[in-house]
Amino acid sequence: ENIFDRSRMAPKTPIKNEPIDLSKQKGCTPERNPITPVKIIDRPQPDPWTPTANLKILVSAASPDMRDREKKKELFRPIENSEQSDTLDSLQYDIVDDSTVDEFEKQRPSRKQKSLGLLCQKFLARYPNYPLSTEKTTISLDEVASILGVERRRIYDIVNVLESLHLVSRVAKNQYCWHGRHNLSQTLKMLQEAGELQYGELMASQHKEQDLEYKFGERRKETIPDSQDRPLLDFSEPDCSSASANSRKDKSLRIMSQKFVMLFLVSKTKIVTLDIAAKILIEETQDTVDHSKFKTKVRRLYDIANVLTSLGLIKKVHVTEERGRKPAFKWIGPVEFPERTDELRGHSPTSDPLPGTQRGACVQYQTSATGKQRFTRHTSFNSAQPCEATRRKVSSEPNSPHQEKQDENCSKMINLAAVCRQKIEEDTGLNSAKNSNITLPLSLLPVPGDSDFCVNPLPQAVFPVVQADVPSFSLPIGISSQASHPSTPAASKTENGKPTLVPNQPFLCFPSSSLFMLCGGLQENNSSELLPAAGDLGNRNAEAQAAVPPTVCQKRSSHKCSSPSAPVDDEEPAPKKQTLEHSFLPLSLVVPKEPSESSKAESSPGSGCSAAVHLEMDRFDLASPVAPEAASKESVKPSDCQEQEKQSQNKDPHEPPPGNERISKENANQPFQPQYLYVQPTAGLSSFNFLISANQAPGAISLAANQMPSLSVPCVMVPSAALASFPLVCSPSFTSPLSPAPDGSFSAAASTNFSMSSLASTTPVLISTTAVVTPKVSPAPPVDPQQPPHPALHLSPVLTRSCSAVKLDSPVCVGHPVTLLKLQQPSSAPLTPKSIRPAHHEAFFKTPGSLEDPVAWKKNEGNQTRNASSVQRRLEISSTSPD
DNA sequence: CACTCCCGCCAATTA
DNA sequence: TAATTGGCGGGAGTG
Repeated sequence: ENIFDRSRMAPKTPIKNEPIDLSKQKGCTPERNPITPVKIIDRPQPDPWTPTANLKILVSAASPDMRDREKKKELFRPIENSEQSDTLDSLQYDIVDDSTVDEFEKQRPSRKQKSLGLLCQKFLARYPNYPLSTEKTTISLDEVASILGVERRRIYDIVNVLESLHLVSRVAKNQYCWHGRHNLSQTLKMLQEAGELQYGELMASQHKEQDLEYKFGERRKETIPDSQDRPLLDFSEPDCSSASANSRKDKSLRIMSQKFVMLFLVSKTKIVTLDIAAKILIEETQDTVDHSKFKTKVRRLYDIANVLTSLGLIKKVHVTEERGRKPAFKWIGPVEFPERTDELRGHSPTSDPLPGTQRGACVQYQTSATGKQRFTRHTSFNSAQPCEATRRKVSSEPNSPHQEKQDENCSKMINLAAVCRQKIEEDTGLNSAKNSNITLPLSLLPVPGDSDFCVNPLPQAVFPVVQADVPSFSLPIGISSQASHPSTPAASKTENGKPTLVPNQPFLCFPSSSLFMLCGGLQENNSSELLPAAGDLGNRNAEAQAAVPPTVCQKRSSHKCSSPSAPVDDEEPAPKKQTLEHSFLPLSLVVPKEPSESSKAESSPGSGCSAAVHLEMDRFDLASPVAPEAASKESVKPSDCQEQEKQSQNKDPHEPPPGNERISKENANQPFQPQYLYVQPTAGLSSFNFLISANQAPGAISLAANQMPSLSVPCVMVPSAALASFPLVCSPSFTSPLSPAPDGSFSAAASTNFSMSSLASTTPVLISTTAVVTPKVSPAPPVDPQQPPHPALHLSPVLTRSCSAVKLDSPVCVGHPVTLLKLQQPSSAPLTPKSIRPAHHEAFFKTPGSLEDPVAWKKNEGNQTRNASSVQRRLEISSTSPD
């Protein structure tokens, strides 16, 4: 069609048509003869599908026009006719065409032919529904836009919706990665769970609601102001930082899309009318429900609906209510999500032996959580995808365990409405305004990203560490616990084994450099205590803050915590920078930004993964889960890792890993949890960064008791490059947080703790490089400016020194929910200097690339530092080379 | 006239 | 500063 237009247009009014692009030109030179093509095209466009070939041709043909078009636009327009010589040049062709075309011209494309739905079909036709995992398909926006003959803006509409379902993920600027529908059921499941939580509750409670519904409907607007909204989905984006996050409008289309899908999944009838959906989705605005707003929302819903229709997930129907017939859409996609889903939350089937704890915890969590909380999680959905790093994503929460059905039927919508209301009410309370961040998180989890990512599992792992039962992972646990809800389960599943696991994997590896992470862990058990708290965001914040001292909150908090209200702490500024970014993540890890280099290095070795990993991580933010999945998927390697993990996990595996994601979320939710510190490396210095979690300590405080598990380890590390010298630090548990304190002690303690106690208690550990440490220490605080450093952190200073002596093992990190890493200690002896061996372990952790050689790390080091920040969002793909 | 929703301006973000 | 993203709403096509 477009083509036609163009052709036609070109001559005459060039304008519209194509505007765009020119850019694409891919091949075309202006010169080429263009023209003719038109005809070819002419066919009616029957299917959208027709292959691109035609399109391309057209495009090419058009392209010249396009270019001209600008000129023409202006010029011609007036002239309109073309003939004029003026622009001959450009015209030439056109003219010619015109003649030819003229007739055609007439045909107009008809609005329908240009519909977003059709365009989306064309778009989808270009990619396989179930691409091989191995292949990654990257989508270039410019290219697609030109091929399809539309403006880029339209592509964004499509991609944003697809991204919300994880069919694609953003990899870098202008580049998206096609994942296909492999993860679709998982994503839907997540959305369903998230939807149930959010909406479900409400609904459940009120079932009835029809009444409400009606009311709702009637009033719709009025009532609702929704103040808030919870975010249904929200995604919090991670990155965004908390801070701004809200503001960013961005997400809206993505978020709205997720919410919209949630409504279908939650509703019994599977039919959602546009107006109800619009009302529900409006929330954001708090009140203000202007009519105009409503209108706008509806417009957007049509956009989304067109894409979903193209995906075959919904179809248009009309519901006639008393009042009349209203446009509505019916869900025709899958309703049940087998697989993994279940597990997610719940039980983990497989694996988790212990999970009980975790799980249990999780569950509880969930429960509680569900209720209200939403945490924001940052995870991203996207995360799932590996690729990206994008920011975007959100995650949702999952959870919901069962679903029951709620009721009835039809009314679901109604219910929804009711729910909404409730929520609103609630929200109001809850949220504060900002929340935005908060929102929910849906996380996605697992998505694996397919190939993109790579997680790395640790390969070798060693984790040895702890043997303790506590597994190192504990961390994750902690996390997990939090996470619990949804995530956990998921994790577990994954864990189970299989490869799947991978995805879940708890760990992440980072490449070197810069990363760090931390997690807070917390107890596994649910820490009920905590958790509860967590539940409320608000609480969280408060609590978190309180509990945690400053540290905690900081960055991470930002996301989460902050979201609620206080985000503040977070870093404000900092965040931006790299660290921040990471920070936000809740737990997970952070990735360095830049990995590029490092990553590369890493990647190579490791596998390509590393890079990917990073990315993933980023994206996920912590969501780790995702990453893991991704990894898994990808995975080949993963498997190994997985295994390893498993082993390691065994101990704790459960939770963490998979769950992690969720956990993370939870964490997020919960305020406490995560606290991390981040240490940045200085630039040059070190290579490491770390994060520490404050939480834990706090946790310890809080959690500690309960918690248990141990696992929790909070920390992670990463080495940066070089390994060599890294100091590490650990904090002992914190029971006394302080303890760590001083240097001297520090070391000792540290070491000791390290392994054990820390784990057990959850102490946070820190590791850093020396350099880092030192400096950082102080600095660290800076990171969070606001808060004072936490005790644990405090350590650092001390550590520093000591650290130096010591080396950590590897720097690995773990993420969040992740994973942890182990550190190893060389343990105990912290001090020992380098002698320790660092190497291997390190490698381990390292990540991919690193694995291989240390050297690389070193290299990276330098780089690493620098990179960091940027990363987040976009990654480039550099890394993974391997792939 | 109501329903759809294309189109593209332009602000927010990024690079 | 330039480019990329994406919110948003006017207003046109359809029935």
